Amino acid sequence: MGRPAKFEPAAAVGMAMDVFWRQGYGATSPQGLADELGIGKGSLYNTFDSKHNLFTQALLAYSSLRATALVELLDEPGPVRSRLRAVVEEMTGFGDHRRGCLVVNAIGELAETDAAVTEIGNALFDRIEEAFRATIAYGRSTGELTGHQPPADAASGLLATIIGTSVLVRAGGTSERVQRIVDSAIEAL
Amino acid sequence: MGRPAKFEPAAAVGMAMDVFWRQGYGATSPQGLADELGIGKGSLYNTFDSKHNLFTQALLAYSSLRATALVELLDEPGPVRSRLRAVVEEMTGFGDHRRGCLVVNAIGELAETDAAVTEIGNALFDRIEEAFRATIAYGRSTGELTGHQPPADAASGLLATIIGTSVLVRAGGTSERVQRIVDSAIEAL
DNA sequence: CGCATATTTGACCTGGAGGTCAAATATGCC
DNA sequence: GGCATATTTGACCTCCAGGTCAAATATGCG
Repeated sequence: MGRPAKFEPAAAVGMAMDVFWRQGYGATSPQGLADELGIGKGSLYNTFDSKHNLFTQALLAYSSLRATALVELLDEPGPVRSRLRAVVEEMTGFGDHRRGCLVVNAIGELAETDAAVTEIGNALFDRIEEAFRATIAYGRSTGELTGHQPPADAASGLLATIIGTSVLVRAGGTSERVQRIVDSAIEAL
Repeated sequence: MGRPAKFEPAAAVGMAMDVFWRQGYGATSPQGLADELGIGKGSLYNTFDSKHNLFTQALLAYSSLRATALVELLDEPGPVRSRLRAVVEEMTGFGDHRRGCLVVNAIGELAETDAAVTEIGNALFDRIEEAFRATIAYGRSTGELTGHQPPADAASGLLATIIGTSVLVRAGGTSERVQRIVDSAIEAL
């Protein structure tokens, strides 16, 4: 009973994610979000209590998407280097959008004053780093990877690399540069 | 003649730089800036026509500082690896503040909608990358650096690494992780 | 001292941010 | 149909952002 809901909260979070991704937090207004979703501003506030809460949920949804994609790519068959290359290229956000990484953008804008952002960010970073470490260690064990650094070091390096690359992509960096970075990072393993 | 000015514009830009660095662009208000500078809001607008223009000047001043520090560290005597390590540690913003890099933060927040930001950012990135490339090439020529990748690739990789590290630092990443990244990056050369 | 000039200042303005809420609307059920 | 319930909605509220400006203030100079 009751009036049927007009929008699915999960879908709304997805759309909000997109808008925050493009415009950043400060430059995104509740009215704008409501318009983009085709609903009244009141409905937004009934479901998500505040702009900040919606943002947090968008960040979490984003983290989840990224982490899932990461695991999927690393579980694919094939040489370890190819898999890692695929991950680096995917995580870098170089595909279509060129918006970089939402979490990285949020840290740049808000980390100093928003604990939720740093928490979500660090959780995502930890997951990525650990997945890298495990895959690199595996590659070493099979002899596919011949580098000399500890896998944990290489994994941290790879993490920094994809974060940096996502920033460069967002700044409109050339694909040549991005390619050089990816080559350099994968080769070093 | 005329009433004596109460504040030096260059000093004001410096202070503004600091505030933007901490809070980001959107979260910083003209009133707040004026308060922090101990002057009236009107004075601010007499000197800098808009918040955005002041921000742009702050970004330029910041870029200049960073580029200068970079060159200084690379001109120091000593082994190439040490010099590069010093640069990576310095540029990473890991020293005292832990605010990351102002330019990187600005890109995260505004790149999609603010052309001035991407321009300034890319100019800084180009300078850093080129300085890295030249130094790496030199290190190769003297035999100090034994890596196999083209210097341009390694330089791009190092650029991505310091950007990524600045983000991790801003997010409050552990110094252990930062150390792993630096070790990994320098070793790979 | 009185004037011209340069700078400062806070009151003032408009627009929109972020958020609230009472009324309107669309169901299921009796 | 009439009721209870769930959801929607835009008008409404307060506050402050970003910016403007006329008046006030502090100098050098004749």
